[in-house]
Amino acid sequence: MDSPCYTISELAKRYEITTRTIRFYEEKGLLNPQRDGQNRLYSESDRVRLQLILRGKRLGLTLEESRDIINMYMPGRRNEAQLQTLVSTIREKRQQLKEQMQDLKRMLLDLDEAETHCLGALGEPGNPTKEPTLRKERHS
Amino acid sequence: MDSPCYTISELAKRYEITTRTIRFYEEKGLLNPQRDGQNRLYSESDRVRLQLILRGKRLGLTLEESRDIINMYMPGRRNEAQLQTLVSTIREKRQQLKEQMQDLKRMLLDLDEAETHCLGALGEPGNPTKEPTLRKERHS
DNA sequence: CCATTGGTTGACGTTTACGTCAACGGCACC
DNA sequence: GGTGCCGTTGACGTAAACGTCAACCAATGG
Repeated sequence: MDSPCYTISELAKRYEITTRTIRFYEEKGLLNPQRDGQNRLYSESDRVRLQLILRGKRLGLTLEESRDIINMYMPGRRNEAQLQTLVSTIREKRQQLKEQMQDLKRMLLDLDEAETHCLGALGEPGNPTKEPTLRKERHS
Repeated sequence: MDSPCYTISELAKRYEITTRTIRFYEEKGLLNPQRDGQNRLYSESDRVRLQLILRGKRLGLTLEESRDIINMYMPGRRNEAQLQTLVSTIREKRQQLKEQMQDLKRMLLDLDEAETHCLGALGEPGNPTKEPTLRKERHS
């Protein structure tokens, strides 16, 4: 297997983060690259982990949550009991994500509504701005 | 119009946050309820604003971003230029949210994969755990 | 009357996720 | 052999989003 390796600054440039950030992730146990003497060497797998961390961040996860999820992706050797609890953790997380998806869809709808509202106000410049018309949402 | 009013602790209980949090949001300019003497009185509109803030939080927005989006929902009186920039801000935000939706879908797929992987390992207990099989993702 | 309950302001503490800066090590190359 | 350049550790700083605590006010009930 040819496993390409990256330096810390290559990854930093690629993902537009600082080397400090990458070291910080390691400090927090989200990465642990090999060493070439003093220097860190990142494998393809490390790179993907980093990518997953960043995706988690974009979704508003904390680093700890990302670490947990990543450990779901990469189970390694586990016994049956561990796998059972892992599966239920995964299902829980999926439920959370689906709720988040609902939030997202609602917000997109709200933005659509806001846009048409604006465009309407642009089209009919003499009109009184209608009441904000906030849709009533049930409390989840 | 009957506009129901809420006390701070009613809202706090309803949304499972502390009163401190609600006052903090006001401090940051996301809410400004009426006063009955010293005491704050929250209208239905305030309640909805609060709900939007919390939804934003679930989606990983900062309070400032939430404030901006809420101000999109509630335009009030604006001139044409303001409306124009508002519309483009809305479209930008929608684009971001759609990207976030993609992230979410990918993460859900990854979880599916992780689950079947676990279930597979449970079904065939003697098998060597296959390589993590991380899907290659293009860097967005 | 006095305690309890619910509200207020203000000051300070805390956690997360980094940024900044200093001091150092190794190498390439001119 | 100095001078960049890339890397390292370590200490300290910081912004956001609250939590905690103290001291106070106001109505209410026994």
